[in-house]
Amino acid sequence: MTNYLNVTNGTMPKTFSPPPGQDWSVLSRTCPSRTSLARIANKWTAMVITVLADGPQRFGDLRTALDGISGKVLTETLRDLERDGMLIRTAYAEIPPRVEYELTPLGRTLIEPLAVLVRWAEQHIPEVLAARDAYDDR
Amino acid sequence: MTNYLNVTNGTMPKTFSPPPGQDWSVLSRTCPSRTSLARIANKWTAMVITVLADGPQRFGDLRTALDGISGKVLTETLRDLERDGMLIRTAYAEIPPRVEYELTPLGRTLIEPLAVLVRWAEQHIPEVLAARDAYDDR
DNA sequence: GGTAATTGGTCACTAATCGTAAGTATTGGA
DNA sequence: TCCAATACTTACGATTAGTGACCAATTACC
Repeated sequence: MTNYLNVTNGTMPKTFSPPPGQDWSVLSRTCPSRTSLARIANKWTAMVITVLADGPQRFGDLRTALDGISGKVLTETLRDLERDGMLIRTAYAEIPPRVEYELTPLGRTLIEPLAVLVRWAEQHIPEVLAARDAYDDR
Repeated sequence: MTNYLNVTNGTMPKTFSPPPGQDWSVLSRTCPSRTSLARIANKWTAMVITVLADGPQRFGDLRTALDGISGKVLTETLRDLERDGMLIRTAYAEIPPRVEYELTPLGRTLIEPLAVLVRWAEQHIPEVLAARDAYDDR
């Protein structure tokens, strides 16, 4: 198996460039990729991006589609994704306000990887539930 | 684009079986798959599973490999993954104690999906950092 | 004219989760 | 005797998630 993670690399320079001959690794505490991993490996991120895969959506649409998310958390999630270049926020100067969110090309590269996780969660419910019951019974 | 998420499905019965003719959806607040998604779409889960992809590892090995994780958080992450059937914990009755963690077949099905996320984070550092700088500058 | 509805938020607050630093148990070895 | 080693616990503080109230500005309705 390919060693994507450079498991043997324990140190990291203070400046933000990879060590010579090595790539960044999320396993290094100070690597910027760890922040990115934390952002994309996140349930709300996965849900937002998968919903936005169908095209631009308004704030209220997202809030309805994501059944149970609070306005505050949705706002924060969207702002973080916008900041990291994964979506664009477009506010129209209308009353009542209208704001649309749309994936960028960078954001679209996450659709399929995150859809895989979503499908995994949906398809392995019986196995996970069974394992959980077995664990709790002992 | 395939509608993996049954976006139109807003309701969910109290009993835990899918509505007739429909599959579970992580978008439904009460769907068990949402709990699973929260577990697997998680930075520590992604890192633990990707490290365990190389074979069984001891607690201390994982802690070293995951540079920066605390013992408590590693313990909790491992216990949750064990409970959901993704890894097996084997404790040897020795002094000092030795405990090994190994992926189950179910856990191994997550290696590749999570490795994709890890690679995404590592490969898109420049784009993300640039987007972040641009956002913060306006 | 007065009042409610609409939309995309913000604010203050509480609850839950994450993370840190220290401690525990056991035994072999200096 | 005291320390090292290992895999946790526990107590605590910090960060994050979630809730409910409120807001601005216009249109629709009575």
